[in-house]
Amino acid sequence: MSKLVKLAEEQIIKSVTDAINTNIAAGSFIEAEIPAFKTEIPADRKNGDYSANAAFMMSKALRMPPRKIAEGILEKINLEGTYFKSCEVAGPGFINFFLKPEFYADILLDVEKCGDKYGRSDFGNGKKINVEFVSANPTGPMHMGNARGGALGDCLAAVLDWAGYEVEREFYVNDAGNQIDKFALSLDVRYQQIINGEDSIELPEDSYHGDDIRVLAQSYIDELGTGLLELSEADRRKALVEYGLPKNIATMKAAMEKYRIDYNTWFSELTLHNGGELKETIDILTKNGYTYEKEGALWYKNIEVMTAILKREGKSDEDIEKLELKDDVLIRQNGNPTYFAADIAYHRNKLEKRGFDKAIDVWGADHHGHVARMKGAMEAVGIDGDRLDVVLMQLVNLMKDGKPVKMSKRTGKAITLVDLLDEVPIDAVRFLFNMREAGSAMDFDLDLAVEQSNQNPVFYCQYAHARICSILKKLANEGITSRKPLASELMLLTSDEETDLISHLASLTGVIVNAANTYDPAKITHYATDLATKFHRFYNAQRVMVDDESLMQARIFLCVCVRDTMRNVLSMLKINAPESM
RNA sequence: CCGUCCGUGGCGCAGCUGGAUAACGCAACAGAUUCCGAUUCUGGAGAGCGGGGGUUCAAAUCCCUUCGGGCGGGCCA
Repeated sequence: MSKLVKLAEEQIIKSVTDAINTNIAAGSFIEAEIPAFKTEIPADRKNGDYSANAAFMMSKALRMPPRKIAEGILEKINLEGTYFKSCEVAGPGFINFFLKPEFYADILLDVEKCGDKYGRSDFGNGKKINVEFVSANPTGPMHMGNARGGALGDCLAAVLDWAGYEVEREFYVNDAGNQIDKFALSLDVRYQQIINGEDSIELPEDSYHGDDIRVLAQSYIDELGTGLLELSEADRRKALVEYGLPKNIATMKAAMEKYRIDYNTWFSELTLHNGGELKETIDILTKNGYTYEKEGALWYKNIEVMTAILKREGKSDEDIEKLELKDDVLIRQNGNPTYFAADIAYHRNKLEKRGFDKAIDVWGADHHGHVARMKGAMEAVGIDGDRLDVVLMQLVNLMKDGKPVKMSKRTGKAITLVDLLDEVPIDAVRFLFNMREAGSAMDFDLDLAVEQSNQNPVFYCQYAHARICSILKKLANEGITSRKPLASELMLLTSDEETDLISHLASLTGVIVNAANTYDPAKITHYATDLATKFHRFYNAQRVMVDDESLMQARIFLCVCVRDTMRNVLSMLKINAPESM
């Protein structure tokens, strides 16, 4: 919450509380505890700028109808020294408050004073948060899920940053485990096929059949030749992986960079295996009594852990029974650790070794079965499971001409993240993927994304910014020099369009904090479109170039504040705010 | 079967830490625009929030139930 907004709300709470106490002292209310009531902004501005629901909350305790209580409060309320000029009782017992122009003036001065920091707050108290997102498998191209995850994760991290958390962005590179073996095998087969002919060896069903594998094998041959055929299978595969994996990772890094995502850490899964941390984690699980051996594999007692947690949460035996919990393998019969085992070690690394207060993972909704288990596993290694939060995001459907598209026309293959970034402006991709909350499936309209019109919400926001820049330029050309107005001049901004616009500016910090609390950057894109709408509405209704110099300067200043706020919001999302379009 | 997410005007969606006539965009209709860049703005029409029950002074928001849809229930990740 902006400091001023918070102050105004506190003033209401204090005035109302005082008024209730005065009533109690005067005997018009019976002695009663004053409950925590709240202030809110009424949907309809006719009902004031703020309203308080204290009368409803006290109805039972005071044994009076809310309306009567509200009237009693109103009679004794003292608004002296506050941002409010008046209040009234309305409806069944609301107490509605009306702001003085002073408040709006102070908001604008605050916007100007904070500059490119306007919107930031210390709500998060510098708590350290690790946001891990995309984390695509380095065995093949990135897909639409990764694209949404990238925009969502990066903007979520930005929102948390603005809300006062200390944020790091992280990409977990799955450069170990089963899928790497599969990658090696697939490369090996393609390598041999290219040299010895397609029929020389067959690619097993459950390996990677994508074209990218063949391309990688070919490029190995082009660069380093066919000498691997003379090596043992193991050595050959090792060489191919050592060639192909860095190449794929480099491709992912390049794509992320193009996507304007700047990771603090690219965390290698392999380091967990090699550095002994994986073994250490499994040992802790064993020490804590959460493992057992069966059929040559090492198992994790998921049933036991989850049952304890669910009971603690008040679930009945029956409910738990219905979940059909299962134990999980940590180390396979063949001696290889599972992904799950590595993931426990990984999250322990974040929360314990590296000391993040919180880890947030952005996962596709198809992983949701993994969430509770992972939190449980944290408890099993002695970490509070609530320190791990998972944002699950639903699928994206690419749409063109109103119809879903699965395959790229050019390549005939599934559309990859790289394809998308080639075809659609980054600004549009980042904005549009953040138009919906993570939990709802969304359509991504390819036609809309490239469209330069008001239908396209990114364009609409950028246009508003450019338009203001253009207005200011025009004023300068006409010889009008803008200056910082006095607060008394800013109080001339009293029209509905103006106060509504300024209120929206005032709400930014609160919106960001709310977005941070709900892990929902979509609230920011909504804020931006609303800001654009409210600006256009203002500009259409009120003239900037007027004879009254004070009023003109006040309106120019308002334009500047809107421009700067829009720029802040867009820059938070790493979207350009062009001065002309 | 179990779990989970979603279900708001013709379409797309906001609101969901409960509050006063359910917001906005598209499409359609009627208008405005003596300051920038009509890629703008205004107005009327259109839903009572999938259905049912409950809690409450107050429910789209909370609880239960039911229907419909997405996703999941691997020694895959």
